[in-house]
Order: sequence, then structure tokens, then C-alpha cells
Amino acid sequence: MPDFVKDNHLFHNPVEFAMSKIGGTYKMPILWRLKDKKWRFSELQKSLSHASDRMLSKALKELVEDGFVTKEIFPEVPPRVEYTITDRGQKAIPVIEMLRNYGLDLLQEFEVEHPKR
Amino acid sequence: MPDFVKDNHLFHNPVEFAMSKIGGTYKMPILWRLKDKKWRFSELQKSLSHASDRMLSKALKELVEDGFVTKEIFPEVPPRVEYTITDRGQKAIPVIEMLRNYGLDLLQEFEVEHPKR
DNA sequence: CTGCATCCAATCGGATACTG
DNA sequence: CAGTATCCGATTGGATGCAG
Repeated sequence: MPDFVKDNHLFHNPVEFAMSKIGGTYKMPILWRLKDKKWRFSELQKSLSHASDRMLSKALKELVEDGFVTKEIFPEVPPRVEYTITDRGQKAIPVIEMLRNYGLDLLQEFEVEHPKR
Repeated sequence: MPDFVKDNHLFHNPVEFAMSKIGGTYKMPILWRLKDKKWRFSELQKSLSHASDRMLSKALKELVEDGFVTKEIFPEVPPRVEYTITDRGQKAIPVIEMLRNYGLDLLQEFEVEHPKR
């Protein structure tokens, strides 16, 4: 696999390219939630409580630009926006699922403790 | 999946934990190369030509510390060091392979052009 | 409600120089 | 040959304030 260029950015392997599209802290968690149903911005915000709205907004915007998610704006007051996963986004779900399961295995191996709550 | 703590660092989901172990620019390419055989530092350096030796050294060190790779030092002059994948590292290979194939699919979809050489 | 602007802190990665 | 030390720029992510 030779190097290649996309959007004026240099990549060295397919994994690097994939991670540029669905990597980062929030994109996979977002796609994972959109797997089964539409979500509103505020619902995602509540679910991904550790994400600032700026980061959430940024991740969603890129996912929409790259065609993994569609955005629907309802001209109401107050405004309502719904995010839906696309076919391209659905193709990422098995990858995310495998990464999830692998992460769960690793957690076992490293004997991670869960905090009391 | 609740949040959890490991090595004084907070994680929010299994994917995030997995990526903290095998993510970053160089770890997967390294593991992928070690899949079938031992590699010397200089061989990895030559193969991952875009990685500075500092970055390569850093990634290898973390992979060794986390038990994905073992390091064997031969007391010769000049010194020789060989890196070998462990069982834990082998478990990452199917994940990397899936991510690779997914990346290749995405490259097709996005119709990435390869530079002339 | 949805999200952008601005500013800032932390992390990541590159360049260079140097050592056992 | 196989790294480490140092310095620096780029990128990522958080906090706050504000706007349609």
C-alpha cells in the first residue's frame, strides 16, 4: 500500500485513512448511538455527557460532511434538529462493534476497576 | 457501559480504551508488520520511513510496556535489537485487519487518487 | 434548542543533536 | 545500530460567552 493524498492531506495506510473519518473521541460513540434510531442534538448531549457541545457539534458536522450522518432541521420554535445514520455510516457499525468487543477484552486483561457510584 | 479509570486516566467507553492501547499513528502499522516475523529496529525504520526514530522508539516502548510486543537485545557490536509480537499483540491483528479492509473500502468510496511516482 | 466564536491548556508529532 | 534529550509547531479538546 503506497502513500496517497486526499483533501490535501497525506496518508500512509488504509487504517490511517479510516481513522481520519471515524476516529477521534466522539465520532464512534455518536455513530454507535445513531445505529438504531434518530437522535436530537440535546439527546446526544445528554447521553455523551462528557462531550462539550462544541466538540459534539464539530464531530457531527464532520460526520455530515463526510456522508456518515444526515441532518434534518425542523423550522420550529424552539428549533429541532435530528441526526440519522446513512448507509455509509451503517457500514462503520460492524467495525465499531469489533473495536468495542476488543476493548472489552482488553479491559478484562488489564483488570480495570470501575469507580464506585 | 459506565466510565472507568485506568492508570489515573478516565475513559468513557471500551473503544476509547482500546485506542489508547493500539491507537496513534504508528502502533497498528508496527503490530501489522510484526504479525509474521521478528523485526529489527532499523528494519522497521526503513519500512515506516515517514516515522521519525523518536516516534518509532516511543511507540515500540509503549507496546512493550503494555505487553503487545517483546524486545530482545543482543549484546553485540554493533548492537542488535529484535521486536516480536506477543499473544496479546496477536489478538489485535484481526481488529487491525478489519480496520484495514474498512479503510480500503472507504478509499474506494471516496475515490482517492494515488500520486504519481 | 442548537450551535458558533473565542480563548486556552494539554497532547501529539516532527527536527535536530547527541550517546552507549 | 539503537536509541534518548531537547525544543518547537500543529492538532485536539475544554470553558465560556453569545446568537439565530
